[in-house]
Amino acid sequence: MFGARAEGQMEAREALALLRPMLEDRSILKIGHNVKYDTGILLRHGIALAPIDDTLLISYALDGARDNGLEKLADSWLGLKGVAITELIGTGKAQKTFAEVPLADAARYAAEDTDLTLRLWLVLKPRLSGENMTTLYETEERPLSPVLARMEARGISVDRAILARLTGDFTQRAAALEAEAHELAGERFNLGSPRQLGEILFGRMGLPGGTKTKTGQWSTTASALEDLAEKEGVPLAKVIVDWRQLTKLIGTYTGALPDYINPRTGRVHTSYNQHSVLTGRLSSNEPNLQNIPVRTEDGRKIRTAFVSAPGRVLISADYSQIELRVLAHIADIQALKDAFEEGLDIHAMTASEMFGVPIAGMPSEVRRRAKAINFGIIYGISAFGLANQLGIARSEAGEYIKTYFRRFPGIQDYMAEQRRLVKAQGFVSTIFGRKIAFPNANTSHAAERAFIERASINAPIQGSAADIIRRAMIRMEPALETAGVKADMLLQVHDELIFEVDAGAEEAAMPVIARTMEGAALPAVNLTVPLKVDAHAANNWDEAH
DNA sequence: CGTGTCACG
DNA sequence: ACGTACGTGACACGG
Repeated sequence: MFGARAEGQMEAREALALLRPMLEDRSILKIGHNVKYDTGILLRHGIALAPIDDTLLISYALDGARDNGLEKLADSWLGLKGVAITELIGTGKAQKTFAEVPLADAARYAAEDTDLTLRLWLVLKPRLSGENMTTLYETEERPLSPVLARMEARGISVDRAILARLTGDFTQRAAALEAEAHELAGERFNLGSPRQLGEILFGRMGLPGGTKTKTGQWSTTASALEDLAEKEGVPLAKVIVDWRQLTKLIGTYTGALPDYINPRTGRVHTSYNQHSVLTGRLSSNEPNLQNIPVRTEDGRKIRTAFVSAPGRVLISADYSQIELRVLAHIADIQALKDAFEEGLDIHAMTASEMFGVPIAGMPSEVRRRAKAINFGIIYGISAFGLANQLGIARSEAGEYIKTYFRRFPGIQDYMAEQRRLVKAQGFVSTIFGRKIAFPNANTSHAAERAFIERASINAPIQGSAADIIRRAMIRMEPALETAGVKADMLLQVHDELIFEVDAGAEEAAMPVIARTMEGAALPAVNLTVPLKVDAHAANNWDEAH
């Protein structure tokens, strides 16, 4: 609330000077709803707010990723139907600053926001201890919020000139592909319209093998188009795939990112959402910096535009195979744990165990299949999904799964246990006690139930890994400080942290970062498998990764 | 504003 | 007989 006022008021400086002693006095009880917002604004005015109770995060710890907005919670917990305080200031992109709304509206908003937050806190706070969620909230949610606020405030430097050059290159190539597509199709059409494309391929050209989406449209996904290109020798299909990739890169990245460069800081500042993912992961938006391309050569070029400030370098530190390690721990699979202990290539080891092929000289296709199976296990495997992924028959995929379960019976036990738990209690848990709710676990709708079963197999794995990196982030600043290393944490991408340090400090920083990440489960959980972090330094994200 | 598609872990 | 690989966010299309 103070933050919002400070942002909008002409006399913000004086107001903040008055408020500062109170804001910084730890003996005064302070609470808020979506505190990261206020923390961020106060940060811009040089006021560091200690971690304080946040009814948004309390609600997330208790009830997960539902609508945890103040108005919705006021309705659910205070019985205040139809409270609509945000209409006074707008929401999202239409949100106004306090300077733009009449004083009476601002005052009413401030009063209602404050009143509702306090009343909500009085209801929600006791539920934490009642439901054994105090530790999770106090060790993972509340302290992470100011860490994220600082990362958002720091932003990352993005090189406009590199993006402009890439936009030019991609645009030229896309234009050439578009002309080629019109030539091959024998007519001009909008390549960006899946409906028009499907009609041309499966309607007018009468190509076989088309499948329909749930709304009856022809499906034109990349995998469908690649099938057409390979099995039917349709050159148009490949052209479309390439055109789509280039226009995707332009539209979402090279063309769009410059608009996010803040004119005051010259950097790009994402926002992290701490309460929107049901497994406990973060999400990133405006812009999303958790889905910057990496898998293709052209895509990777975009990462070269994420650069260190002059005189500084970027460090990327990422957990190696964290989800498979977490699975090995939770399901207690000795063979997997041994493999990680010995530093083996885990996919090759899986292939070797399943197919009896020695790791030395293993054909890449054999390893590729084992890798797909390992991913499938994490996702709550189905023969259909695995068959789809590998382009093999469902029966063959089913055989692979049977073989895998025979070799690693503990995995099957783990899966059965999560299915049982979700039906018995309506939630499953991470190793740190985060609950992931599935209220419809006992639905009579078979497909939905199967979906929930797969999700509840995945959730403890994905969620425990998310908990681990959150714990690492919370400890990172004190750890660096203790070690006497100045390093700024900028980004989180699920299993990776990106830092900026003064050139020359990287060799000191990297071991501190890696050891902090590797030890992040302790002391709450003593993992029975080692965590491994790889760290690299360079002047841009592509080379650091 | 829902749908399809595709970028990431 | 179902109808699916887990979790997100952004963009273009087209009603």
